Amino acid sequence: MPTRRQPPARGAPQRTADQLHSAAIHLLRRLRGEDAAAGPSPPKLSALSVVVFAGPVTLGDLAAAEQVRPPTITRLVRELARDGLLRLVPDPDDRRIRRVVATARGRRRLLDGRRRRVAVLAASVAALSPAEQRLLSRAAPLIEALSRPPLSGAPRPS
Amino acid sequence: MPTRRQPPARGAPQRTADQLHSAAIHLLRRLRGEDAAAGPSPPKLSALSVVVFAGPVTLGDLAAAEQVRPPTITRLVRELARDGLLRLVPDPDDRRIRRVVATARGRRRLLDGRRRRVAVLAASVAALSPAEQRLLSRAAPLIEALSRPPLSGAPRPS
DNA sequence: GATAATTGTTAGCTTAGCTAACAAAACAAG
DNA sequence: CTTGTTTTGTTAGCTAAGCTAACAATTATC
Repeated sequence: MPTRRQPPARGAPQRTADQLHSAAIHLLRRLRGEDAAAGPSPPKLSALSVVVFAGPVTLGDLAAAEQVRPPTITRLVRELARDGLLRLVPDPDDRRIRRVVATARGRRRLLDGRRRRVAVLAASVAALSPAEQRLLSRAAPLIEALSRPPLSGAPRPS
Repeated sequence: MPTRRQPPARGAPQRTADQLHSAAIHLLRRLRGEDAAAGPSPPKLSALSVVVFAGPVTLGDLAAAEQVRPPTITRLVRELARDGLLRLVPDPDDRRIRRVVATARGRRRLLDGRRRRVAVLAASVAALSPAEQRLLSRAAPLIEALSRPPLSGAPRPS
């Protein structure tokens, strides 16, 4: 059954890639509209989540993790810090470096914001058949993996 | 991977939704970076694709299909028209309405731009195991469906 | 024919991304 | 120890894509 099937047809990867591309655009557009309740924007939530879950990170690590350029991360972090969601602590050994840590409020806000933002999506997922739900839950990590090809490993705050 | 014939756990939809959300953000960030070759931007490609595949559409239809506000579509269309990728034709029966049609060049550009943009993603897909490729190709339409919940309007081949 | 609804556009704001140019600190020679 | 190089981040200034509010033009309705 599962592996009884044929290998994917020639050109199938292109079609799949194209579908994933469109689907991602539309998915985010939908979610963007949904959280009118105005928590942090998606890029900010994403950065915040790295800080919350990956402990103190340098700005460079964060930029790499978020796949954006340094000036972008500088701005995102400045605004998140202004809102009291994270703090910048100087590194005692290297004074060029600023490490980013989440505040308690930042942690709370992350979880709240995420839940709010994905609530409507989660509801749609829950409306699918169990088989479809399983399919998606297995596909999601694959898609995540597709989006980081040459990316180094875990951030190493040493 | 043992595929359990079980209903999804409570809370699983939230987790899946969250993973899809992150994955979509990261996927688009990657693709955005990749097409330095500067065809139309993703929003423009997306709009162009509606026009190419859904024939002449009004600006309002297009805004609805793209899930953006009228002023946004006005700008996107103006710029695409400036670049000769589509044309605005007046409606003979209702002079408020402007219909949008793709030019031959627009059609060509859509296909080229898309192919270029998703090439790197397609390569990553092709590097997966056949089973994983099948999984993704089945998941993609599901994700697309998730992003248009109450929408029954024009079908959007893409 | 006056008024209401529909369809787009204009003006002006915000956010998120970028590059180029810079500043400061650390490192490496000499 | 001073000088040049590399690393780390910031500042300045640009572009794209989204939004709301206000408006214009046309059509529909009473």
